[in-house]
Amino acid sequence: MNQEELIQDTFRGIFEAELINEIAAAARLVPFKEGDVLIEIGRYIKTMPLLITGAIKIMREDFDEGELLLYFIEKGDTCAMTLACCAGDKKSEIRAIAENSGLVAMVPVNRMEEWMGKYKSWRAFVFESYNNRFNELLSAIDHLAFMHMDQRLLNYLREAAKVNGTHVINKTHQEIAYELNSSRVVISRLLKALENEGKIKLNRSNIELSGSPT
DNA sequence: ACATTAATTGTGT
DNA sequence: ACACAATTAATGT
Repeated sequence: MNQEELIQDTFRGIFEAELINEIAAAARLVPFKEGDVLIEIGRYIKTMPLLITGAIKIMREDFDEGELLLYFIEKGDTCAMTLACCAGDKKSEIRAIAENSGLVAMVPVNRMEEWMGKYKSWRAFVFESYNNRFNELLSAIDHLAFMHMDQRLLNYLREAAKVNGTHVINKTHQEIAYELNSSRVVISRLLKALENEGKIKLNRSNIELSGSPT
């Protein structure tokens, strides 16, 4: 598929045709692979990413050492942080890391401002995107504040499975612990407990979710 | 094919 | 949290 078809495929039904053409004309497609850092904390943001394929995880860095996963973004989403940063010319407060390989369309911010005035569907998209992120943030906070680690872990596994479109998660206990800002031993024990409950199956370097898709 | 090392996971204190 | 054992994968000889 060429660039235009990809963009049309992703945003058909969200934007009017005219806007999609403008996006296709202005966007620069950037492929990424798992582990790539797309946005680093403290960096200024000059282009806005629209996700075409793949998934990206949004991480927050903790006070001293350690990270915390806030949420994933998927196809058709954008990073709400970018929107805020662009408007205020501020540094990024978050880090974006590719969860798996995929493709983003990078759009210059000045175009985005122009579209804000020009297209209703774009405004709606931006607002809805904000709303989604806000809700995900709220639920992330709920998890942190009210859930125990075993529930957070299960929740994390399901999210990870969802964005990867599979029930097999190729992560080590270490990596998972890092993203949940916990220690490896705790994760190992909880994973084993989950395995005993029959909710997951443990192999080396990958974890199988049992149960319903999505 | 074998030994060595590193990485990953399991367990006890 | 720490230490260490056990298992598996990776690499060199």
